[in-house]
Amino acid sequence: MINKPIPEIVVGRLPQYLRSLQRMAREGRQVTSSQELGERLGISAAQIRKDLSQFGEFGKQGTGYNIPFLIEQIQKILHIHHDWDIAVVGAGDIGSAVARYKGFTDRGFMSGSSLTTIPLRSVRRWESLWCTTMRKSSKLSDNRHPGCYDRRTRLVRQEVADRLVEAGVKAILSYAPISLNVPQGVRVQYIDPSLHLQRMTYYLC
Amino acid sequence: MINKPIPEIVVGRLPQYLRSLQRMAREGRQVTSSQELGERLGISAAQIRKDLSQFGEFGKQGTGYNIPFLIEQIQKILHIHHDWDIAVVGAGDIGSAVARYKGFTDRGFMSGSSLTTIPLRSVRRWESLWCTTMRKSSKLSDNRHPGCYDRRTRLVRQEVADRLVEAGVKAILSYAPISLNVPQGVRVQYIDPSLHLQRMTYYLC
DNA sequence: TAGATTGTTAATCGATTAACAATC
DNA sequence: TAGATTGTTAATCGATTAACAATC
Repeated sequence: MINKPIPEIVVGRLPQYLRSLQRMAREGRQVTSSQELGERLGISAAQIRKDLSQFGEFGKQGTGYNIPFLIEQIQKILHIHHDWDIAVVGAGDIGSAVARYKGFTDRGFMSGSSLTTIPLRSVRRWESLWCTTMRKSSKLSDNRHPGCYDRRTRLVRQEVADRLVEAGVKAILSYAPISLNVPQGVRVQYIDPSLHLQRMTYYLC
Repeated sequence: MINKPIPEIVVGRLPQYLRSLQRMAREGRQVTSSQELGERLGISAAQIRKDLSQFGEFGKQGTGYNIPFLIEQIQKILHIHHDWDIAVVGAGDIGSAVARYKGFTDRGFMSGSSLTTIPLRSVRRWESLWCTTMRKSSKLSDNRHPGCYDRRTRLVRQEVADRLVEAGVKAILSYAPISLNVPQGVRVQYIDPSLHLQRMTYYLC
């Protein structure tokens, strides 16, 4: 029997579940149901149960889900039961804002000294970037660099990505409005506010 | 015969097509094909043709798509053939970075004076916010506020959203990690970097 | 026991792809 | 005409929902 891979769309919903559950926990709640969670998120209860059941049996019939327990389970599934290091590439407006962002705490990233900031000036001296990234990574928890951010012209950005990949970075979150080419096994996610806005203007007149 | 509404997922891809086309145009290209566009975006050619055909016939058999023409058409579909005003709510790290962001230019937003920045201090005096938003909006192009950004505690953020809705804002792009409740007819999109990162850590070990 | 809610199956719904006639 | 690529249809694939036995 072959284990089917979990659909990406399911994996993508887990962080949303987690965020809601963490808020409930902060509100002092102990248990919830697929129905309540669904209402908070605008997702059907059936879908939440289906999604969770792909990873195990986390609930109790008649009772629902224990919130702290489910949080822990989802954190393990997402591999964020320990913190990941982040290198923020670029120290301009966006890079600086991200580096100062408080929202990573308790969400699997950047506790204490695990944040590296690399100004673009030094990024452009390739060897130096390479060294910086590697050194930091072995100092902290080897090979862990889920996030990286960058802006600038297209060519530079692709080259930055190339160097990061060479340095062992396995996941890149890019704020730059271009599609990066990365080898198999490296993950990229994009954040482009214009794209979000344009998705909404369609419905406005 | 009833016009089926366009699936949201299709609308969501149009901005991606547009971004690629605009890059091609900047590279001096005149025509492209669904195949080339698909390769650039990692989307099948069939899907691109299917998506575009929902809105009209923009291509020529044997030739492909005229890039400037297709750009114009997609801009019209997305209602970004003219610029929209934006109010950036919050003048902290993120708000400031967004207000200085150069990436909105040529993408339908914030040309010249159409950007309003509202520091959170004044947002919290509700009447004052309400007045500010309305005044600015009538000064510029009435009732057009596709984007708005905000951070802070949960309650404040929901109240900010409420006031913006009252003031006639029809679309909100929120950088805050909470789900906003808005009435029917108001669009909300979210940007939460932690969610993107968590989506990737699942695949890392 | 009665009430509630899970995990799971089967049915439905929707999105993607393959294929090809039309035509530039 | 020959080659290429569209727009569209039908077939495939995958995701969501409804329903319910299991069980707390």
